[in-house]
Amino acid sequence: MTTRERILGAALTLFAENGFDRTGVDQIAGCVGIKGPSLYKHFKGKEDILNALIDTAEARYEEYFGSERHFGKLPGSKEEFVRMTMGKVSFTIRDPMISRIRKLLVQEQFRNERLAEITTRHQLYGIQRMFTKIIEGMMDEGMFKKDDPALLAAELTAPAVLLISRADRQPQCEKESLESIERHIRHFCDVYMTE
Amino acid sequence: MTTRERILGAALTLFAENGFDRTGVDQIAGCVGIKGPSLYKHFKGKEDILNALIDTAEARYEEYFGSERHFGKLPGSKEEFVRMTMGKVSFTIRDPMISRIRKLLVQEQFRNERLAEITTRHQLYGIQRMFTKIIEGMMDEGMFKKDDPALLAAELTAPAVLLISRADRQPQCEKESLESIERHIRHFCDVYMTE
DNA sequence: TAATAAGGCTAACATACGTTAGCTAATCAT
DNA sequence: ATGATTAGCTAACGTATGTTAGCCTTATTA
Repeated sequence: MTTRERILGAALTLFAENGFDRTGVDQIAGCVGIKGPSLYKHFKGKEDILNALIDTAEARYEEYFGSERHFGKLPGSKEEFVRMTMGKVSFTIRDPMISRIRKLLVQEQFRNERLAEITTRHQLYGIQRMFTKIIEGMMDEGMFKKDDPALLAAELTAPAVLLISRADRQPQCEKESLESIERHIRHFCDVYMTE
Repeated sequence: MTTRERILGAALTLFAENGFDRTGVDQIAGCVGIKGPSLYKHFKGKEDILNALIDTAEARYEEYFGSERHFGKLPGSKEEFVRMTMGKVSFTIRDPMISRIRKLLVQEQFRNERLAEITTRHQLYGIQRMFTKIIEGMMDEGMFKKDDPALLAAELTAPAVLLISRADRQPQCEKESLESIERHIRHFCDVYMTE
């Protein structure tokens, strides 16, 4: 791993945990095993590190939600749908990089327009668009009652997003949050799926 | 209005807009028409101002969600339910104090345990508990199909909360967000209300 | 082999910012 | 009236922090 990448990794971790403003340049450098001023061989400044992080977050986002091949094949039953959805949720909560990006964005969303926009895309449209496709597909196969797939996706994902945020800030409630999410998903299936 | 209160008002506005760390003590004082060091006649330090703000936020919360008299009388029809709900949403978005507290919390939620907990209470349980009561009441009167009122409340409020957050960080999208919320609420009614 | 570039270091700077000390004017209770 | 408290001010301090300058070593390349 190049030094630049290790800097980005350390910065992401620290920014997510303590916020951009309360993370010192020396602190980031320390995690990488170099001194503060050496960072400036790799970045123009602290803000530049943040921007680079956001760039990679954008790339991550595109890679994950841009193509459809990551959706896997459509679930064939109610139980399978629950399992798949919970799988995505657990992954999203636990993947270190994704969870750090989430924490970073939520704290810095008011810093500038770009961050605001990206936060919206991640928090609101990312998962939702993904599930719109999935539900649409399952609707075509008659597994969901006819309805607006985008609306259903929103109703499926919104409570999950809130509970994931909650787990981010109160990790001791992760289990409880996951249970709430599963309860919600099952209820969602009972209401909107056929048979 | 006492100076202390004016300080709190200015601090809330600035913290909400720029975050705690990027708000200077002199800046707060300037808004009140005094000099930075004079703040220390009223508060022990900058952090103390934040804590006092959180205290009043807590009081606000209790006052608003603690008693049930603020719910008003139960809506008598689908249309009335939509109107009431949208009314509460618009109020929540536009009331300056509430919207500032929301922005403050969302930015500082990782600062300490107390802020994390309060953020959860505001973002997750506040409105939800309120609507649990309302839906429960309407269920008793046969206006909602029999179901778990808390789950329904979560499904009603979660998308709204996300869209309100979105309007907070992208005020230029307020109208669009409100429309999405109304669409969601109407869909919710179609699914869960009787007739 | 010589020259150059990369990437690390130390020293130092600039400055912004939270906070304290100490003075003064005004208000208020005795 | 007078002593005390309140609440403002200026000056100054201390420190943390982002950044720059300049040096040195190592690796690459002509």
